[in-house]
Amino acid sequence: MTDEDYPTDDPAVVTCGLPYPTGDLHIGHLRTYVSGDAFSRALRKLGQETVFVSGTDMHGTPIAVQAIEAGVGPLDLGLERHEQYADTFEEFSVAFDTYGHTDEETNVELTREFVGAWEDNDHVYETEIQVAYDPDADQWLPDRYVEGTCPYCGEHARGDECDEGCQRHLEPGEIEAPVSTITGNSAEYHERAHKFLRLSDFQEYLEGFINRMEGTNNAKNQPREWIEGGLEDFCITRDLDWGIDYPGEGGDDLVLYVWVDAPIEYVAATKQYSERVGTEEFDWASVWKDGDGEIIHVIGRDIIQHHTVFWPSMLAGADYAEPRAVCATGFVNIDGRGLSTSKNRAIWAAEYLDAGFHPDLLRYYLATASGFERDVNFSWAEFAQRVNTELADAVGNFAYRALLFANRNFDGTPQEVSLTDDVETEIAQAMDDYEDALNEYDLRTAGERAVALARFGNEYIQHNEPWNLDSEAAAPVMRDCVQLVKAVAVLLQPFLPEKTETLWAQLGEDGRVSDATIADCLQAPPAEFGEPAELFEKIEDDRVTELDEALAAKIEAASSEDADGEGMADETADDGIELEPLAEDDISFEEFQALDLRVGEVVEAEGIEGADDLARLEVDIGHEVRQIVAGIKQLHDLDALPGTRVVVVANMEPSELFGVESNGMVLAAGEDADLLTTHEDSEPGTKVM
RNA sequence: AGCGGGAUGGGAUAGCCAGGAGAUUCCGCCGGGCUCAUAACCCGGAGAUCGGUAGUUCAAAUCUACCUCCCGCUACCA
Repeated sequence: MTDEDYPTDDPAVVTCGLPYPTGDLHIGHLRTYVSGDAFSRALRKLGQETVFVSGTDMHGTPIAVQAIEAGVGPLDLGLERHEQYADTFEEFSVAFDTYGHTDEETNVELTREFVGAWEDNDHVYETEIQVAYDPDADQWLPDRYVEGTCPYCGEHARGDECDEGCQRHLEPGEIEAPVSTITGNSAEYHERAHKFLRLSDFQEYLEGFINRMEGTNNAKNQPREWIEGGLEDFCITRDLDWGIDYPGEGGDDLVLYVWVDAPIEYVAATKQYSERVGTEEFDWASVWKDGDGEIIHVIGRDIIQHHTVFWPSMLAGADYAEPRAVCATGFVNIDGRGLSTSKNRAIWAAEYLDAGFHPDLLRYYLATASGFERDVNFSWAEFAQRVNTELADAVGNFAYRALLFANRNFDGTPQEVSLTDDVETEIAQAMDDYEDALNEYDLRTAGERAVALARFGNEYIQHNEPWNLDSEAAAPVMRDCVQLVKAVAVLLQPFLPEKTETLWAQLGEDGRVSDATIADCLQAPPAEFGEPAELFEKIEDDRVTELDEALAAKIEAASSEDADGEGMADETADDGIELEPLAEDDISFEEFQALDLRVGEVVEAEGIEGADDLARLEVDIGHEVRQIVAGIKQLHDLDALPGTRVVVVANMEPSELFGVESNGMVLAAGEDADLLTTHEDSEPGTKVM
């Protein structure tokens, strides 16, 4: 690795985070893959030798669980999606040099080598932990094989995360009341030996690494809290059939955690590329082992820690080279709200293509809508506007009018005139800016600069009015214009690989614009070319309305299918607060009576130190004064509370919050915790019916 | 609450890290021009005291402190 500007003398390896094959790809995924693809193509434009790789992440419990549900083997399920992803990438011109998967032999071998190296370097230890076990199925229950209650929030939780409640990551053994997802029976916790990678060995290394790593700000800053706060060791094994066996003794029923073999696929895919083209042509080991290369990871911002903490440690522990940059793309929102696959608030890759739009249009939108790491909003209206004004009006129209005029009047590029100094300077400036932007990992600016050159072209042709000049006077103007078109084609190629290939052909160029480098921007265009065709079609307003309606309809359809009221925090601008849906299940009077509701009077209220929301209340409920913790610290003036009548659930089971015991629950409405009270003079302790 | 990331004309963005003429670009809007071109393109104009407050400085969008509001991650609203 170097810290020199791109292009460097060593090859670059650009990777994209591995897609996990649990569902279809949507525009959120595409943003990352398109960005990685455009960036790697752009590096090549600068003359940097670049290899672009990724693969499907085949292992792990979610796939194993899904496979059981679907009644197929995990490998078959994974492979089916793997093919599907490969096809989708091809459709969107996301052109990996190798797109492999983690169950291939190359990855399996390399993964074992990594683990072996960690053991040789004494970074691995074994310890006993509590693991869920299904006695009926006679099977261990890692991650998603077990469901139960989250020990932190009490919500239903699946395996390694509390996905319905507090979203917290759960370590093995933490989940309460564990139930096997295989048999539905209660699970037991048994002691079990597992392997850990000692991350604390890499503490100092990571502190240095995070300061020299390049890429987006979110990737450079987010891991600091973890690294500087001290690292917990990383459990690298699971009790599972589906995965890569832990090498060595006793490895028959322990497999490696999916996050071990997944990033190693970056190396494996590079190695496969090397084997395909020959190590003379490209040597994977010199990049990954000797460090003679620039490793650049393009990922979604949800897996920053994995790439800036776990992965560099894994590499360092096996004496591999470290990444030069981690670029984490932001998320894609739809119409200003978060994308949600469960609510079908998403644009699926297939859906976009079915709508009949060229893949390049979406590529351009996603790669240049905003800075790399910033979240991007997608709406059909915005999409149409950018396609119309930037691609059709600026780029397409300039290319078309310039080439058409040149073709009609000169049969191509006017000869025996040379490029004007001003235009040459303008193009050279664009090339410089483009290169600078890429060195900042700034695709947006690079793309914008190319479009700006097309705008310059429009101004230039307009000012010079070649249509009002005789042939001799028009020749230099058109010579300049054709050159500008060529430069635009070259610079935009990473974003619009197919459209610019078409334009390249219109220019009469023999080869492919994908093989052109930035220097070709100033090389003379062919003397002859035919009549051009329009590159981009505009998207009409009616079409946008239609697409918006279709999108709204499918979101509506999905929400009426499962009205579980999730995500009620969304705000609506027009009619105030969104109400939670009414409960569907009736309860009996007896069930209601199980609640012992009482009138209480607050006698004392104080904030709990260190907690923002929690307050400790002393509430008189007739028989006694109870200590109750309530999350109202910021929502009420605590000093004014004493004397206030409230309604209390008196038979709530005791709980400890922030070290303070709570013996009941104070009823309050909504997010503002509007306290329930009485309107007459009911004495404390009066039963509420 | 802690840690990150934001808050710049109607919308979207740049500049701020290396403080200096009331601020970039795109879209939208108003007026004009032109016709080679996809009713495109070109020119001109209106419009922001750069989230708030207080500082540092001859000078702050740009530095410092505090605060408010959004978005992530982490975390205690029983």
